[in-house]
Amino acid sequence: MTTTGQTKGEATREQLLDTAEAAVLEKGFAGTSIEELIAAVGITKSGFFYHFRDKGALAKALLERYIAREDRLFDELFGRADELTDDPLHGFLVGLKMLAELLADLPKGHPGCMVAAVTYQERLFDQEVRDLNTAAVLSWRARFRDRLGRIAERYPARISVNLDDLADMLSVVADGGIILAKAVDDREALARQVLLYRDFVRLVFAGN
Amino acid sequence: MTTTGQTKGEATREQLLDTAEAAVLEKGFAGTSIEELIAAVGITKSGFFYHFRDKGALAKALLERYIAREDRLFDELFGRADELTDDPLHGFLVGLKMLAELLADLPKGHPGCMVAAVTYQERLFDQEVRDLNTAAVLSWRARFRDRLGRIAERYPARISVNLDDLADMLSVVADGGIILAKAVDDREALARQVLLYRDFVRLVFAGN
DNA sequence: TGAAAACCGTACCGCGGGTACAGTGCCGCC
DNA sequence: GGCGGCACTGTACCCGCGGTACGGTTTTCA
Repeated sequence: MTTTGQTKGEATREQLLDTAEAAVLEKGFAGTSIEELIAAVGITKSGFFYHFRDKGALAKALLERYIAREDRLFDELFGRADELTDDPLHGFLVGLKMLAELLADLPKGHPGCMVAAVTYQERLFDQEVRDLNTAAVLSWRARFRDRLGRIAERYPARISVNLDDLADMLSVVADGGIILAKAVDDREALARQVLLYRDFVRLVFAGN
Repeated sequence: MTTTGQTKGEATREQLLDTAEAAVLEKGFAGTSIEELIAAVGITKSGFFYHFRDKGALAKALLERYIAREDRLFDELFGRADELTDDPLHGFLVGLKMLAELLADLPKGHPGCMVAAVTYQERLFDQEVRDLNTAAVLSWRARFRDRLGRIAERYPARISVNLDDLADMLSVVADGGIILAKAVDDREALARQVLLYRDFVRLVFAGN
């Protein structure tokens, strides 16, 4: 056992996933070779296939881990925001601000969204992985749609908006913002886009 | 010469680019093999290397053609919108509406943004291609920032917004919307996101 | 009709994904 | 203190793919 409570095998597996995640977000899945992963981690090809049946199993593990982390992040962030206030609008705005600050503080900028990467290479993956991807996006929709529903009850919207679409828009701004930030090499562009989304939500429900 | 005014070589080259574009947007660049392209077009590997020095030259041509097409599309769309009105805000809103309608009418949904694909696989490409990519995003920022500047002169913004960021947000919503639409397999999600961006702009400058 | 454009054929190299084993060191538990 | 299983290693092999290096052939257009 290590200090983090994982077995040696789990630690190696995590190392493989860490290396693979960074590589996939920079070069795509097909552009990431198993050889470079095992070289970075210091094991042999046999060692890799001990942990993952094939490259597809790596993809699935990569996506599952990414989604689980995002879910935990959202739980924490908006959970903390909710503790500060009973007002659903105020809570959401605080959560978005915290999200923007968290993103702005990433020293190297956001490394990339695995869901976006999978979406742009969908034909490389089996149906299971694609379904996982779809389910993740829909779960984020449900999560934020729920908050927006509670907001709309107390603050009637200034304009007619579909709350599902407005919920989706956070994922949209996040994914698009990551691409923008990477493309123009501006680490803080993503955070500023999230704050623009926040402005939009505030304008819609509070009118200022 | 063909009826479209291209030589046979140009026609073959275009076919290669068409096939490659679709494949790259579905499987990524490294996941797209030269072999599948020549099989689809019906030439040999030698034929491919007659048109492109190597795979990198294909990437560059792919991106250049994509950017040129987008530029032409924006010129046409917002040019037509401007002919309908002298009001910069109205013109922009009409252009965005036309854009949304155009996107909603794509029978198979938007096939994907080449700029986003390149951004998510940047390490596969040389500096020239990456620079091309950055320049494209910055040119779209300048294009829409210009329009927003003219709007802001006549319609003072209801809230404080950075016009560069608001201009970027259209690219952001487009790229993010494409990912959303693909991920949840909803062809019209992208158009609805563009309309949400339009709502935001209207709220900021017109307040309704 | 003739030269350039647009290919084709063949042969070859090295890397990478993947399969199929059989073997081995180490670590905890009985 | 030995034994089982976890976490690997080593070796060998197959095929597809990117890429190189030609020389040869057909097709097109001025």
